[in-house]
Amino acid sequence: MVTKALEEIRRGTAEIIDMERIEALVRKYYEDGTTYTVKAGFDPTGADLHLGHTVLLQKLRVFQNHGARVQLLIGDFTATIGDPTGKSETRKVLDKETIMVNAKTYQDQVFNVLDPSKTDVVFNSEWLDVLGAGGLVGLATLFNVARMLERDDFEKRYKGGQSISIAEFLYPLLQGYDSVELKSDIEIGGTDQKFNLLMGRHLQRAYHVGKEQAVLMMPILEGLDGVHKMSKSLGNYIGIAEDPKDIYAKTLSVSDELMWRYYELLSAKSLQEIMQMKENVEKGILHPKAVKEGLALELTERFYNTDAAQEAKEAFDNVFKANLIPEDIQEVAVENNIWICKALVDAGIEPSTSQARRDIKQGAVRINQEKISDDQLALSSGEYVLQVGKRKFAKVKVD
RNA sequence: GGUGAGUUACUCAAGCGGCCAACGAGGGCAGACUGUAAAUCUGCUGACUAUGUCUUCGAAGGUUCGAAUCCUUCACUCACCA
Repeated sequence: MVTKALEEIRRGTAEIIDMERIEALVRKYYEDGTTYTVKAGFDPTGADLHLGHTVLLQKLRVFQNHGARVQLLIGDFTATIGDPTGKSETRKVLDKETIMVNAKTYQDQVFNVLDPSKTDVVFNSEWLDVLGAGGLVGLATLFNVARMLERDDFEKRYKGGQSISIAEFLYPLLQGYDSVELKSDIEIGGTDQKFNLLMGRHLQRAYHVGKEQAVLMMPILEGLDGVHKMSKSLGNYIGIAEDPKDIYAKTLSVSDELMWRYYELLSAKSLQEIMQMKENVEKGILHPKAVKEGLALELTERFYNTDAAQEAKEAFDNVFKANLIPEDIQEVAVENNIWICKALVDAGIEPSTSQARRDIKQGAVRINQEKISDDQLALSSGEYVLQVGKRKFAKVKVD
């Protein structure tokens, strides 16, 4: 049992520091039921969770299945600073109100994956608000600038002559201090968080907490573009609260290469199964498209249910395989004799009449499936289905 | 505090008095090819019923027939010195 648990814990991880400790904690749980704590911090900067977050959440869930209480830390205080990780420039500071709203939506979504009965939601403003200047200075004495500058992103910015605010220096310290307050046994995060995670260990030692947290890092999930990390600000994400159809369609649009990565980090399928599929695809027995459909179905199903996933698949196939028009497109009423470009803008599928003209010229616009080339066209009364490119549709009703 | 360099579209980055709605690259959108994949090729990429007009090159003023380009002030960024 313990061996199996550890195997599950190890799956897909990028790096584990102090695996012995994790092993001991799990073993103890299976011996006498003693639980332990796993901390994971979330910065409530963007309101919606996406698949990138679920990589961590799923790992937390695995821990919960093996005796862990999860300390879900909402970094409401630290969000006012902004995590400098991976940023090449000073981050914008959020106001408290937005942060609280975001934090609330986070919690609503998190329990799609986590077991609420084994989760403690904590806010770090609870102790950081009262830390005070004295406490902060005390904390700051425990680390020095040279080591802080060792951090990759700081170093780059420093050498590249870009600004680093003092507040950003404080960020890792404060995140580490959270681990002191929470007395976490284990903390998990993305590989980009390594520095911050290790800070937790460092500070737990400095404050004599009596233990040093083990650290487990998950790889960063690439976004839809396959290059940058999945993030809301880059717009290359699949949100878990998105419409089933969107989850399905977006998953299907990732490249074949990236698909394997998603399988490894997101699928519940065993690694052996995945390897088998990969082999079959290479041999030409299995079509990559079919494999990708499987992934899209699995993901859609996870956040909704089997029926919704099937429905999403059917809707997708109708539109793109059979070239049918989607059923649930929005309908807009417009005045008679409307200029086609204006109609496209009103229907919300073109941003401007200028853009509409260009697209018409390029043959990207269709009315009732028919390609048009006249950008001076006026619509007389009736109902039309307008289409721009492959995926933007609107129905307009002309009086 | 002093000295110097800089701030151009989504990002990077040219332009240094008219030929500038602004080179180039990336990104994005669209077309061809496909599996709405990737790769590749091509076109487009400020707005406006448009061979024209309007608004854009950190902000505000000024010089000029004419300014992204010159001058003044302000804001911000960076470097070196203190």
